[in-house]
Amino acid sequence: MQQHTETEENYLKAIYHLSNVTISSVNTSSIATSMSTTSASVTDMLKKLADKELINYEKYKGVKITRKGEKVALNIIRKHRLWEVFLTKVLKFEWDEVHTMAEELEHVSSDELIKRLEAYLDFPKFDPHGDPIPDQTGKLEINDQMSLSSGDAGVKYTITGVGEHSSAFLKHLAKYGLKPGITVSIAEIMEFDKSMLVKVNKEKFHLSLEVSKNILVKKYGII
Amino acid sequence: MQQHTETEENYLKAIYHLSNVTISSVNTSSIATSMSTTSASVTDMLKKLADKELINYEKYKGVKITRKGEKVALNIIRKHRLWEVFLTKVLKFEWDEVHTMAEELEHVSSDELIKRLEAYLDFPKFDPHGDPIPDQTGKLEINDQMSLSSGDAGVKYTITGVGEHSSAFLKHLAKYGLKPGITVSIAEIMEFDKSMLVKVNKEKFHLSLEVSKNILVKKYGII
DNA sequence: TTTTATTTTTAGATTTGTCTAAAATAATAT
DNA sequence: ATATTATTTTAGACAAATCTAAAAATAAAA
Repeated sequence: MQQHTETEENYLKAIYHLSNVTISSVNTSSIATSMSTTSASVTDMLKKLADKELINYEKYKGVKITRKGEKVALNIIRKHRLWEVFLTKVLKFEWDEVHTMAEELEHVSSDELIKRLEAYLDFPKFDPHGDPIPDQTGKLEINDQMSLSSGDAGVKYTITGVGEHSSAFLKHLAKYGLKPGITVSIAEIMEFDKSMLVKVNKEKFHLSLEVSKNILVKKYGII
Repeated sequence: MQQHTETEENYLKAIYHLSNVTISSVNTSSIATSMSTTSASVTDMLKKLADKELINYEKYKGVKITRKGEKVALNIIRKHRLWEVFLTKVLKFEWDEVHTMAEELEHVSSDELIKRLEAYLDFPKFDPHGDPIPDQTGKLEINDQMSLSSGDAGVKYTITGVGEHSSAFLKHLAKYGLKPGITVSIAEIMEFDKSMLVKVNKEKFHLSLEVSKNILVKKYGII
């Protein structure tokens, strides 16, 4: 069933993620950056993935993921996110600690294992970072969230996710106790730099635009 | 901490297991057989493991695992067996289904993950096949069990483990409902071929010597 | 529309783990 | 004790994934 190497799976995952950020096709160098490797290595791999019909690849023209490739990518993402839920909910890891472990666990091949894990976790729809978990067929619920940076002063919001997944960013949020599920209200928005003062459980602190941009929320009460 | 490849880990595990069966040093061809590969490949790997001081290797003289190599092997075995407990106890897999999945899971590197898993499972001392689970330092409880084949007619025994782990053998036992925890009494031992008639919950059936040899038991009541 | 700069691809090496076939060593049998 | 057989190691090759450096193609600027 899963006739792909771990490396191929990782490339597909990266291409899938980049496809959701890029308008047209994904270019070689952006894949190289996101995989921390060289463009030459990426080109080699693109040929291999194209041979397997997981991507459409035209020399010098970049890459588009195929339906088939997308299904493979979504299955890896499904595993990754379910393992993240397991690690936080069952083994009580913090949400900013689980990514690396899930990167290894996502390549464990058994689909039956992941089906049972999903049932054991009671069919969660989102991972600890608020990202949706694809079902077996690759379908995923879209969480219609907005960026905290586009919120209004005086309004209460519930954090539903993050727009950036780097360990540095997550640990920064963790320091303030900010994570999905937490309620924040915007106390004041500074005109000159769009930074904001927010209130969380009586505590107030300052968030730069860079940070508030990457905090995803819904209006409080609307779930 | 774990600077070894998955392949190196698998070789070490195989060598460790063979060391427990062999009197003196482990020879190349037995490793090749147990790894389903060629002697040439084994020789190549032995050099690499010797360079890392995980084994003592003398050309043409076979191999002895070092203290350091044993620690690595025991850590893999620890992970393997804890994951097997997780798969059976938590995800409700049958004891004869979990080996292959555990072979993948055992290479997930995080020691913290396995520590938490162990605690979550309430520090099990044996895996679903009755094999002891090493602790963090590599120590393991020895289960002083005997082979059912050396049992006496008219006596009741509790199954504690198996002496052979092939899927074929485990599925054969599963068919009769035989697995660790089950109580069997020996109804009769046939003189001519040492086969035996056993009783399990009112049902009687016949076990060949080949099978009874590989069923490990304790006298009923003695745990 | 040339020239320049950037991006992408090729060419050729390297590393890991594997293989087959041949050579070297050890074990066994006469 | 020597010949035969079996085991183990070497030699040389290959596939996967990577790299650096150079060539080719595309995009941007003059």
